[in-house]
Amino acid sequence: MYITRFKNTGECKATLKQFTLNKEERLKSRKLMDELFVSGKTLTVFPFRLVWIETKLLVDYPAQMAVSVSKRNFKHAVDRNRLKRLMREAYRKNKPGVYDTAKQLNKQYALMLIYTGRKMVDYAEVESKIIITLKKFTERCNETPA
RNA sequence: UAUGCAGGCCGUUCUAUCGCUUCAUCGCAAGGUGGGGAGGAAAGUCCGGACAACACAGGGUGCCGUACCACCUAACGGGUGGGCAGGUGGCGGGUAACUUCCACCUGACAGAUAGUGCCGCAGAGAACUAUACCGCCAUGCGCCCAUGUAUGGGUGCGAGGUAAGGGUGAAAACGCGGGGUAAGAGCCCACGGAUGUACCAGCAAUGUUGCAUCGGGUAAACCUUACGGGUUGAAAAGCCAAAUAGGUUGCAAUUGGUUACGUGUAACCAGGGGGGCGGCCCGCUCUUCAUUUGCAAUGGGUAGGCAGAUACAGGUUACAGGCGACUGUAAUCGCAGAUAAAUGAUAGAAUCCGCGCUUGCGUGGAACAGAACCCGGCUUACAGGCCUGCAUUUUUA
RNA sequence: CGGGACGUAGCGUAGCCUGGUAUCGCGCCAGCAUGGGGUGCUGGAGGUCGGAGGUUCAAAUCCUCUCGUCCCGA
Repeated sequence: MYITRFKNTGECKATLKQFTLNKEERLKSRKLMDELFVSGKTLTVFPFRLVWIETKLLVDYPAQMAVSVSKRNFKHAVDRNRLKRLMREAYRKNKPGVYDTAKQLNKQYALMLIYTGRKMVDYAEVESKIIITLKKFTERCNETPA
């Protein structure tokens, strides 16, 4: 849906670059993640939980994200990989809102998406719930500018 | 053609758009272009190797593992071929039990005749050749009966022989038939079985035949024999190395505490080492240290990076050797390399399967399952499909 | 990635090494005692010993494979 909208505006080539998710946009630092779990803020939209923290990143992007699926809830590696891929895909397509908010506030964030459900779901449901989650996240960021 | 058994192979495909990762290339850069991107089990982690670090004269013992024989292999607990045992099926033979032959499957398949242990309950007895329960057979003594008058029968007590029969049990001291005997017993014989041994055949396991012997089971109980194993695993081992803290060294500055006030000065008190005066102690005096700060150097080393780590017991094809596992030669190919961890999402079409209506539409679904140092096996999971061999049945030629 | 332990009645456990009978406590059911309940006493039921295969006359126990749970190392 985003694709068609931006195509209509006429600035196709430049705006399409928004929907990327390369190495530098993924959270990879073990130290940051430890900090995230110790002092991060949480927000839950079933079946997801978003943990975030405002911090200084070593890259230019306004946010880095990671995904996680518990081995306890999904025994097979195939299922865990599939859920993580779906979550990454949904974030990739819906992250411009997050980036805009972060740029306006001149902040950088580390995010982690955790799947807390116990059942497999399809992509449509994952994307709809991720949109809600990210919308709530941006609202919370605007509420607490300090 | 169908069924069964055995073996092998495949295990969704294509297009478009948006993404991820890696390599090459172009570019000052932003980025562009092109190529590669999960499996037969990637799984379980049950074995074996490669590689690495540490240890190591040699021998014995212990511990762990393996176990018919030969071969293959880098190696193996894997594989191939053979032997033996058991099972299934088939054509025959036979009244039947059973069985020649053929095919397939299964086998932790060394040793119980080296030793120790165990074998509940039942049973007389559960292991060095048996404490005889019922029974069978003689026999001593007593009593009773019969008569042909020295024997027979019955019965009680005693002392023997006997493993044929009954009974117990999962299992009873080779099986079975005959001879033999008082009754019996491999005591003897025929057939069969087991063990040892000799000759022959075979590389060997083993087999044929002869001779000797007849000793229950259990080694997935201890054990014996033979062979093998040094230990630890990519979190091994190595290289580069930011920031911060701390270590060491050098240089410079700074003694510490208490009291007073104007908060950096003054006064008072006090420790260790060294030097000087002095023969020595005390004492006097000088200096330094402990402490803190700054700068510089340095080694260890964290985050992170490099590398280990993807071209090798490699794949494919052809030829040759071998019954086969496999090996040799030649040609050809380059076939994932992530690291909080890529290989995905959406739309459309095809293929297959299920359901509904009904003969082409609708709808749902696409087995098991995701590389993490690599390789060779084993084991386990798996929708559906294809191929080969063997056996049987039916039909056709 | 590597290493280790455990699955037994509704719950918690013993038995496994050294193979033949599955133990104990709580809970459950019935009876007695009480006007009734609790407490107490007596009796009883309830077990594929996680699953499959093997060794053995005989397996919860021994061996192999497998499923699940938990723990440890980094």
